[in-house]
Formats: sequence, C-alpha cells, structure tokens
Amino acid sequence: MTAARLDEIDRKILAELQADGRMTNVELARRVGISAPPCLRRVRALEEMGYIRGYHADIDARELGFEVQVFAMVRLVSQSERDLSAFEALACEWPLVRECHMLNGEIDFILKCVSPDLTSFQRFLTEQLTAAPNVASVKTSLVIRCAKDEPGVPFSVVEERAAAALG
Amino acid sequence: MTAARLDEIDRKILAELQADGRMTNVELARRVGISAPPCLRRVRALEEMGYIRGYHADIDARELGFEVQVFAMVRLVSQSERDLSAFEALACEWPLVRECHMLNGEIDFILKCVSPDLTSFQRFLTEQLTAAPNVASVKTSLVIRCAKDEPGVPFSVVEERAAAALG
DNA sequence: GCTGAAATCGCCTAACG
DNA sequence: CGTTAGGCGATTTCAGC
Repeated sequence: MTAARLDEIDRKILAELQADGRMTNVELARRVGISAPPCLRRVRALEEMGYIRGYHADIDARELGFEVQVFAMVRLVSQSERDLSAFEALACEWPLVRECHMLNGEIDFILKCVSPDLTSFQRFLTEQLTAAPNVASVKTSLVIRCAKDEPGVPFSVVEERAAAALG
Repeated sequence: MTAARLDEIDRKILAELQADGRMTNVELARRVGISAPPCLRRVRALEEMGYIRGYHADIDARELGFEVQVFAMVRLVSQSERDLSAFEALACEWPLVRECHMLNGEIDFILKCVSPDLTSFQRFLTEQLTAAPNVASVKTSLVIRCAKDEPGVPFSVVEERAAAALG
C-alpha cells in the first residue's frame, strides 16, 4: 500500500487541504494538532512526493457563462497505441474538453465538455470532435443537473482502510 | 450574459486562482497588475457572488491507494422527480461516488466512482448501487488511463467571448 | 530522525486619500 | 484604486526530545 508512508497527521493534512486549499498554515497546524513549522514541512513533503498535485479555485462554470455541460462517449476506428495517443493529444488541445478518460468496454473514451451554449457545442461536436481522424462514432449526453461534484478522494474511506491495515 | 459584471482583471484573477489556488494575494495582485488591497477586495467579492465556490488541494487518488476509477451509467425504473431525488440523495451518501450527474437520453445518471481495488468496487456495485431501490440497470466502464483532467473552466474561451461581446 | 520555540521577514488587511 | 501602517502569518534558525 503506497499510503503506508503517511501517518494519521499527514492524512488529516490532506483531508483539510482538500476541503479548504487556502487555509493558512497556522490554522491547518492547529486543526491537525501540531505546531506550524513541522506542519509546513509536512505540506511541502506531501507536495514533493506527489500526494498534492496542486491547488485550484473551484470556479462556478455556469456563472461564467458555460451553460452547457456534456459527456461525450467516443469510439475510434483503430485502437492501436499510436492512434489512441493521437486522439488523446487532440483532446488535450480542445479547451472545451475538460476531462478525457480512456475506458474499457465498447466505449473507447469518455470526454467531459463544457460550452457556453448548445450552438457552440454543436459546432465543436460536428466540426472538431466527430470530424477528427480515427473517430468512428460519438454519443453525447447533456447534463440536466448535477447532484454531486466532489473533487478528490473520500477520506472517510482512507481512514477506514488505515484502521484496517493496523488491524 | 451573467459574466458581464466581470472586467478583465476579475477574469484574470479567476484564471490565476484556478491555476494556483494557494497563491498569495500580493503575488496575485502583481500578476493582474493592481495593488494588493483592491485585489483582495475583488477576490472577496468573487467569493461572495459565487464565482469562486471554494479552494481545494488536488490530491492524487492513486497515490492514496485508490487504484480503480469507474464510470457507472445508471438507468432507473421510474423517472418521477421524487424518485430522481431519492436516487441523488443516495448517491450523495456513498463516499466512493465522487460525481453524480443527471443526463438526458437513455442513461439517467452517470456516476464517477473511485475505489481502492476491483474487489471493493464490485462489492459496492452489487451490494449498494445495483441493489438500490428504483435502479433498473447499471453499466460500468473502468478508466484505463486518464489523458486530461482539468478542473473548472477554459479561460481562453472566456476571453474570446469577452472580446466578441465588445466587438 | 522528529518536534517545538523564538525571531525575522513578508503578507494580510484594515483605514484613509 | 493606491498608499500607509499595524498586526498576524510564514519561514528560517536553533535547541531539545
């Protein structure tokens, strides 16, 4: 288990920073029960080791004018590594595509897209995505509403597993 | 357009904080070209108005022992508002479910799930998700690899639209 | 090794122009 | 929006466990 190097304080730090990434270090230290200097050292170490990849403001897309959110299920003609990588490279370049996951099963890729409106999404769909080389078919589903959108990891489960590992 | 109340400095602030949510206010002010106090006032206002919903550390799920990521496509028996809400409430309670979006088309919901391993995911799938009231069918797809996973909004598009609006 | 205490430096954040 | 200024947090240094 790769998280074995983390003790309970480290996990608490990750949980707190996931919940509020802009918390001051002294507040963080207070919450996890140590003083500020070692707390800051732990945060730096967690960043170094890759447990923390970065910090992001959570921006409301709708408020910024992105009224449309779409999941696009993409099937390719060829699934050779070369062609898979080529499609991924393309997806990375499209700003409207926020996530690109390669899947098992009949669908090759699922893309999460945002767009200001249906018209501009349709243009992206027909002129870029469907028109891209090696794309066999694209099925899209509009997001009607979003009941849950939590970034990251459920720390309740992390703690359960850590407790079980001590057994 | 709801983002009309934002000027270019506001949009720059949002873009910078989306890229690095832990940036100090003076650094942020320097980057957007104003002094620190008005910059902080703008940030507070953007939080108040709901453009910024929060700040989160971006935690590497795999490093923390969540080896498995799955998209689950769920179809319900009844799509009455009461039953839709009931399913959403359930999804919100399951820690392994990180996102729950209601879709148009044949699929009613798409869930993004994380899990430590296939065994525990299978247990969640059979004992909780498929067994939940009103669930007609669940199709799951494992994430083989992730080529792109960017939170939030493409600010290049925001700027294009703002420029066009001035046109 | 780790933590914690003290001191310095820099930032945050009011109040005012 | 900028400047000033006081208080607090961040970060290094050093001592102790």
